[in-house]
Amino acid sequence: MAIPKLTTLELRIMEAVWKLGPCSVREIQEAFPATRRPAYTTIQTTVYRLETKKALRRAKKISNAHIFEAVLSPRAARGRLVDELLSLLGGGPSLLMAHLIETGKLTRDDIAEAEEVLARFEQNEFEQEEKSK
Amino acid sequence: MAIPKLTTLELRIMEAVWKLGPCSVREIQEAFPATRRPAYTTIQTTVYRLETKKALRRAKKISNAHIFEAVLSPRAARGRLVDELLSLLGGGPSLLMAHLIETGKLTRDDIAEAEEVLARFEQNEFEQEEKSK
DNA sequence: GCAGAACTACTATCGATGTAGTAGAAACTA
DNA sequence: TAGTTTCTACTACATCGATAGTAGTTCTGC
Repeated sequence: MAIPKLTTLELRIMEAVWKLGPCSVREIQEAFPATRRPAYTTIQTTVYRLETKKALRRAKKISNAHIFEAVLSPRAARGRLVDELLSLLGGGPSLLMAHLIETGKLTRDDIAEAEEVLARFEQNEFEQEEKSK
Repeated sequence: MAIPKLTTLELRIMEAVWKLGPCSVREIQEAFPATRRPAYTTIQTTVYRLETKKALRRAKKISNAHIFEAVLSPRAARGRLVDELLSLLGGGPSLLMAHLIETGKLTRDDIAEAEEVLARFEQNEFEQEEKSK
């Protein structure tokens, strides 16, 4: 199980930990908006499950509370999500792009930005290659 | 409930119906690859659920079998998926694009294509506006 | 018309997920 | 140190989704 599949709540918890850094269950809970804040034990249970999935781990203990830290990186987790979607949409990114455009979510600026990212990325790849020579 | 949320199996079934047009449970089942083909009644149960969700409806009856047809369009269903992902990723499409680029799934060609789609789309929008005058 | 095939409608099960309660230990606090 | 707070560890439970079995009805080929 390379990258674990996360559910919605699990993902929200991971987001909190990524943002806060190593933290306690209580801190995670309080990171949720006051409205729609799950019970303490709901967060706790889900944190435990994330531990089982190796997405979080106990880093240390402060007084009587465990401090959890992320094992899974945001990149990996988000990547998993995107790949999941692509496989559901069947294959390549074109359907995805098309939808984004047609719903106005992808603007000319976004595309320009994408080009830049791609350029930077390719440059980086190139440097990696050079270095490895 | 504007656009129903579909699960993996439900989506696969919808894909089959979109492809086949109005069809029977049996036909849907046979649209699955012989390996990994769920039991007839598994498909049946899920088709019934899709009916409840108003994604499919019984169009007619041929001999003793119901013929189902799609109510939900591929566009709407896929759009729902994409929107879901965007909300999980939090906000705009940039994180999404970045991931696609970094994993090599989005190439220069894809971006060029996106630009074209965008151009066509905008042209279309413009024509709609003109027409409505 | 009857035997077997196909289909429907219903029921059942299992694991995952979201939700949260409880008992008891540990740690502050007055 | 005794009361209160906080946390852990465990348990409970409802819902959903994937899975499929069964009983009974309806066709169909001979």
